[in-house]
Amino acid sequence: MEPRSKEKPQTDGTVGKALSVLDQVAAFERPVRFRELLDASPFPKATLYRLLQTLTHQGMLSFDDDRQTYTPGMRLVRLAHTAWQQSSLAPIARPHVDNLANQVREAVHLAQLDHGHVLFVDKRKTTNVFDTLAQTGKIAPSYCTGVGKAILAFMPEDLRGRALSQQGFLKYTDATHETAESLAPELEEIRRNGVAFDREEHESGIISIAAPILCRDTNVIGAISIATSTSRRSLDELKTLQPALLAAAGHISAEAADWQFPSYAQ
Amino acid sequence: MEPRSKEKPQTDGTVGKALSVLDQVAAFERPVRFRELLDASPFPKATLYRLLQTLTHQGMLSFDDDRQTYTPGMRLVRLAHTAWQQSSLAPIARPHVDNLANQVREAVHLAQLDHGHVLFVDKRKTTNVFDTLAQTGKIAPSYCTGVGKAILAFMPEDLRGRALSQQGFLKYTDATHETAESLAPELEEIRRNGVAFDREEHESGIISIAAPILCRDTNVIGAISIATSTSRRSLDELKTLQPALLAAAGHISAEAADWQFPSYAQ
DNA sequence: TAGGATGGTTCCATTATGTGAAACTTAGTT
DNA sequence: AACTAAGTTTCACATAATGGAACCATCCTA
Repeated sequence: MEPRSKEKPQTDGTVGKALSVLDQVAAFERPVRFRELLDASPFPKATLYRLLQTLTHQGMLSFDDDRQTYTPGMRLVRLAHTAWQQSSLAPIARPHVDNLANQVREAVHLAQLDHGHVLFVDKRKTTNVFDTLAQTGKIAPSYCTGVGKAILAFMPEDLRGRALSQQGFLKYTDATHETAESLAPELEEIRRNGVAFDREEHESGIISIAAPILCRDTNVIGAISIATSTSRRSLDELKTLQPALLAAAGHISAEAADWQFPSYAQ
Repeated sequence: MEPRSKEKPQTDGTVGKALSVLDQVAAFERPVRFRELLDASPFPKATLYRLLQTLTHQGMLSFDDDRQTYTPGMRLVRLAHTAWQQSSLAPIARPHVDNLANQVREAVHLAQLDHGHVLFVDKRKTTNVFDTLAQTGKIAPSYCTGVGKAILAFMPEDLRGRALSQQGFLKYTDATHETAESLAPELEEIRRNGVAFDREEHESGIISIAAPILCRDTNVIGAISIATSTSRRSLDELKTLQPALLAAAGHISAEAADWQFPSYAQ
């Protein structure tokens, strides 16, 4: 589904391999058999087998003896809370996200950047009539999402260049940007306006308005967006929510002032 | 120590070491410097350094250049979330936990077993006047907690034996069981009654009533408890909440019917 | 500003660890 | 029984991890 399949050049060391296997298992989002993993794995049978053994032994994976399937293990679950609590904006932003969601009665997304992709770290769904692809813990491309563009626009030049070079520029919909060049003027505009719009660029029928979350007015550390479906609201209507969005972003920024400078992970 | 008849050599591979470093960083629950880690690490300087480099490079840790500190990385946040979503009872149980908490107006804990210990995977705090040690993502001994005993009681014989052998039987309070033998009759009683009580065995002043969450009436996959302080409620009062507790446990069980059989991780 | 801590980074010879083709062992079909 | 595919183990080999020591860069303090 996602263009995550590009490549895995990151083969540094055994640890790297093991982690890529971990990712692979997690990506299935369901119990997975050895063979399924093997078929999609760059590693030879024996190697994959040993890596799985190690990870299972370490509690990062758990193996179901009866069904012979692997799933993420309890040790990861244990790490989950600390990681979340410590390294995401979510705990800080939570009340403001809640607040905004109640105020505007639309879906609210909170995201951060991870290896050039957008990582949704929190989400509020206020209605059940539609749902977006954005799910907490999921990643999405940054060049065609509101939050992604908001972050890109406010990143320092050099990092933005690197992030852009990591984009796949797949054409999800008619509105999707296909090159970094076509995106550039829009990023410029976003910088001027302080907000980014997703005009059905990732999912047709889904639009959003997004604002960057800045740390001490200089570094983007994430973005927050209000997303809705075209059947509920128009882009112009979304624009009217801009003040509320910016207020929320501002509050989060203020509280995140002593947030550690983000490394934008690679 | 334990009678290590045919036990694993704690040090399995580079991956194991890397993961232990990951745990160590996470355990700090705050940005941590190299030196702090080194001081508490079994690894020599150069080795620890390299492991940290690898993990950082892999996105499992993130390094703050300015402050020279390590924190859990975005990749871990991402993985952790899928693990949580997929391998914990939390997402299934959430509405029922909410419900129970609102109903009884006391703290509600949801836990699973991990290497003989209790792992709290969710929690509701309804009051601020007291707080328990139980925190989401944290582990606690199983021999002296309500949820722990509820799980132990309903585990198959052999697994229970193994789990019990992993208990430290530290005497946290006057009421704490000190041996597997003194615990046995109580487990028997728990099996008869369907609920377990924590009579200030882990923390003095904290009591709880816990029920196992069974998968298709046979396998325990976790436990749910109502915890309170002795200053708020008596054990007898807690008993009156038993129906509500069992109802919640029942609902969760029903929804988890197709939950994969847990391996109780070792 | 020289002297000396201390935290952090790199080198590199040594060897432990991981590697993967192939052989082997189930478990499932026809 | 004969066949097939999944899963597991073996083992000679090569790579990748190891860690002591040297090195670098700050920040003190005299």
